[in-house]
Amino acid sequence: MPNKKRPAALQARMKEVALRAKVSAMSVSRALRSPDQVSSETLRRVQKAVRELGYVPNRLAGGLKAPSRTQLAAAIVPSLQNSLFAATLQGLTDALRKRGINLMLGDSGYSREAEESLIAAFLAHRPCGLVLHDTSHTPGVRRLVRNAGIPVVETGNLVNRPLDLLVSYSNFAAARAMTDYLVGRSYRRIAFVGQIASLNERARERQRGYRAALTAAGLPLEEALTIETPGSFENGAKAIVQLMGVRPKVEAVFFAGDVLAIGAMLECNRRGWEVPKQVAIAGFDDWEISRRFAIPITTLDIPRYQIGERAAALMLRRLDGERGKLPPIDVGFRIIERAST
Amino acid sequence: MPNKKRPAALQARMKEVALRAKVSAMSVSRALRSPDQVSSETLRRVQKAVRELGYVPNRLAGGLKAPSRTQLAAAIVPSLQNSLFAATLQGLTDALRKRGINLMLGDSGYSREAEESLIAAFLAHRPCGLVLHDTSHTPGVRRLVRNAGIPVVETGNLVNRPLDLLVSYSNFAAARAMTDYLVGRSYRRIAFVGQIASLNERARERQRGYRAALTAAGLPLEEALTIETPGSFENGAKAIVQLMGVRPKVEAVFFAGDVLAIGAMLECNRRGWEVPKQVAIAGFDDWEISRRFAIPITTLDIPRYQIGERAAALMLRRLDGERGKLPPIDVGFRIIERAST
DNA sequence: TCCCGTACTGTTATCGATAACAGTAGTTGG
DNA sequence: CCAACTACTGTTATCGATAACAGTACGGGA
Repeated sequence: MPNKKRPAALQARMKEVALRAKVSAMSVSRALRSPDQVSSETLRRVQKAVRELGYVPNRLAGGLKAPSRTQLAAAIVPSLQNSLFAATLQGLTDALRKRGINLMLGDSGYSREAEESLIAAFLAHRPCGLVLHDTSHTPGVRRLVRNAGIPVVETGNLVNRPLDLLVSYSNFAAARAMTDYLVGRSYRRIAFVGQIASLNERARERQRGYRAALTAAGLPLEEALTIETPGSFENGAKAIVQLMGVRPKVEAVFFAGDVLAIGAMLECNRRGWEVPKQVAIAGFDDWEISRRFAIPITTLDIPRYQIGERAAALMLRRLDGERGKLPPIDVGFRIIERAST
Repeated sequence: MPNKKRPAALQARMKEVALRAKVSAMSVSRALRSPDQVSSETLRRVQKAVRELGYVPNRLAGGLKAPSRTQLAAAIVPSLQNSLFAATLQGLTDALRKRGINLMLGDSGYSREAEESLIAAFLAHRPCGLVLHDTSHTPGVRRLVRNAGIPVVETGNLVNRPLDLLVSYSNFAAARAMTDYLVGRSYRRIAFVGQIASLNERARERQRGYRAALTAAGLPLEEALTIETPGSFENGAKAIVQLMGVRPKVEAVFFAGDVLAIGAMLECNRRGWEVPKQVAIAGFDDWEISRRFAIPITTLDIPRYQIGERAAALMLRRLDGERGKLPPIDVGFRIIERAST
């Protein structure tokens, strides 16, 4: 039995690095985590031994003793397949990796219950921080994150009472601003197509923003001009077809999501409906494709990548020992005016 | 000092659960992992105590003692923002979550060196499995995964000598099949637009497939008919413009990526070029939008979600104790013929 | 010369769960 | 009636890194 001591894994332990470098394990630990605390000679020998053995530290052991430094963060998005969340994740991982922190990822499928069970599963790995895109949670979630004692960043909406930290934009203000813009362009009969409000706080807020703008402009709210539908190209197409059938004519449609707006634009192209002459189309979230149509789509730019970056930054400030409530960050939004309105 | 013992974290330990349930910690451990090994009475009391304390197990401790059961897997994709990889990830997480395994995620940015350092960082958390989309690796990667002694699944291409497990489709065969299809449709001057071959094995294989098909059909390979460019709508647009300038006329263009094909289609719409009359367009990877154009795009369907699912399944078989080489899985592909060709 | 601070290194106990082992009842079969 | 066996439970040592503490050596100032 040549490999009696380690039958399966061949990974070197810190002790073996220490042996080879002719120092104690503690010096190896220090050399790796705070190189300025050891002599240059020790550092050199440790680095050499690490290289030669291909040593990969064991963060399970480290995190067990020093729970605040597992070098692991967790994030939950509503869906992995939505490129908007992907941009935020990219910002997150890029910023965290600079500090040697890796990311654990899950999707809630837009369900609060799934979010709770996922958080519980994640916390079992003792991450040193948690990022949640959703801002509406079960009571269990509040208890879990309170007990975990780690920084939590929410990113989906600028809410009033965040769990802890908050980096986002206001869905309400954004939708209101876009509707205001359409009103300013002299459209009067403005329809709204968004995701199902009862399932999603962001969808709710956007719809609220739309209504607030109409009311402020003294325009009537018409039941038939609001459509709720899951986001997809197909549903955007269906919505525009439905709205084109309404009389008196709808002048502009605000799609609270670019998938929907793009689906609608493709349908208009197919049917030969002229945009914006017959109907104006506005989107939400500047997908690259929106600007590449023959009639590019007016839309809202949300700095999704930046949300991830700043969420990471906020989390790191806490990990660096900053106590107390850090104020929410509003990353804002920007209307991008194009030919479709 | 009321919280002398646990200053920051409020998380209950297994010992406390044991105390409350009036059993030993070992019984708690057993009740949670293999409920059939304890009496129903013990099980009941443990579950009650767990619920009341909101106990979240510490997988760092568990994984330290039993390294093969960290309940953590790691995956690396070339880019988080590409919806193709997202579909595979979704398949992965869905399948792994059923077994209580969570996923750690990173992106290599299409760089082999980045992949290596990411793998090293991930292995520090002692995942029980690793999924890599890339199939071309640095020597360091080979050493790392060998030493880690965990199952590794590659998913990006059907290669000959995989590191370990393999679930994919053949980029070569797919590109060849699509080119064969175009030849079968009587197109003779067929151009190819793909990602930069020197940077990416998949791009290389697709280009090779294209060439093999032309050669087999007795058609000449023309330098001017192959364009290499990073994937984006804009580059697809540029490519089609460039190719439309070539004389004698290009009859069909095979875009080895739907982003490129869609960018080209949008450009054709904008310029009023008729597809497929003036030029036929074929894509690769069935993006939903491809089927929604006025002239829907012929493309290749790759079962991306299934790749993730089956990668998870393969990994789990290893974790369930299955030794030896498991054969590679070819998930295949399917040509979807639409109006653009 | 002695004291103390600085810079570095080593030793010990510990984080929390679990494998390995060691019981203890109760039961079955010869 | 007792050995052997099943079903369950508890005890101890351990996984690998690190915090806390305890040196050691050297140098500068009084």
